[in-house]
Amino acid sequence: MKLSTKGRYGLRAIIDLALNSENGNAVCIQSISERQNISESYLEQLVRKLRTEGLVKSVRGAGGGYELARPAEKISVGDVLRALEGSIEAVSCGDDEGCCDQADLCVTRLVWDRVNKAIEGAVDTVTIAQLVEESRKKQCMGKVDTKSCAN
Amino acid sequence: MKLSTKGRYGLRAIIDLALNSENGNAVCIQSISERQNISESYLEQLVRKLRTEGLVKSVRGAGGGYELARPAEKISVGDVLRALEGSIEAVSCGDDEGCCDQADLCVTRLVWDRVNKAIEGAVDTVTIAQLVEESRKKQCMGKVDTKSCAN
DNA sequence: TTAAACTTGACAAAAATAGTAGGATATGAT
DNA sequence: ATCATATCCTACTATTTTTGTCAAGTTTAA
Repeated sequence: MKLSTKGRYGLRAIIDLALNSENGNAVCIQSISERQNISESYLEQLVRKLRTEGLVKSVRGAGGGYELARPAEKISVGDVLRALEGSIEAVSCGDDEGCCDQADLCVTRLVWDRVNKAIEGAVDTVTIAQLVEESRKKQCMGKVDTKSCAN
Repeated sequence: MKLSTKGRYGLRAIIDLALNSENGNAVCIQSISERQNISESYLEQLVRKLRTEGLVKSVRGAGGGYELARPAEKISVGDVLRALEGSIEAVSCGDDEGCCDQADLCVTRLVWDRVNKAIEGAVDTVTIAQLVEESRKKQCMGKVDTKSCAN
């Protein structure tokens, strides 16, 4: 059970975005790509998804780029991961398509619900703003070289 | 981020095993396979892993099968998932091989640690014994047909 | 001795992941 | 105007992981 690079890179990207667009300017893919050492093409794919999910907005044309669609305090890590991964559930016991007809008799479901809730609790209570602040304190992202970080 | 069938089937298998081996008799793969609707070959692979990880023990020869290596109260869901999935971490920020040289400067790590701890907390506090008891109450596994359940 | 059951290793189809490539479109600056 | 810069979009591909299957062997109770 591993979070894919979509979620891992995407979180780094949006933190980078928040850190570097404070004075109202849009941040372009290329600059994020260089700071975070993620290929432009792939990053584009991820940021585009963040846009269609309403987390960032784009400014087209020369001098354009991306900026947060709403204040960093209003964007949780869960929002970002769900936008990129589709769902962050470890096991989906969907009510659809006859899966789990015996739902009320299934004990493993008790476990999966528990796990899913634990994960959601963990990611929904951390905002991008908190991470940006933490990052400032540590002078990490966008300042120190993070090329060696795989996550 | 999805738990694979290894973990999902494996948990069902070990619960089935616990349910059906109470009177000291070993439970054979074939019977689990039939009750849980998982192919014998695949199940064999999973149960073998559970054995090498010390969660179940095998009884060879005719009339043999598998039984729990220790009381169901002493086996947590986390034990089972770790045995089968290797690691249940959503993101591994291993200290190995130069990954995360900037570990102390990396803010995303704060998130991943949080998520990993949440997951572990969820799976390590539920035992197979609890699920077996719950199952008895619901008369679910091993009694009611669970073929339709994908998890 | 024989059949039931475990043991092991090799193999393979299918799905998901992790990207690439290339062109179209929009827009600010010269 | 047109050019440079940037987003936007579709399609494609290589790699890895998942999800099994298969066949040949070993062990042991009856």
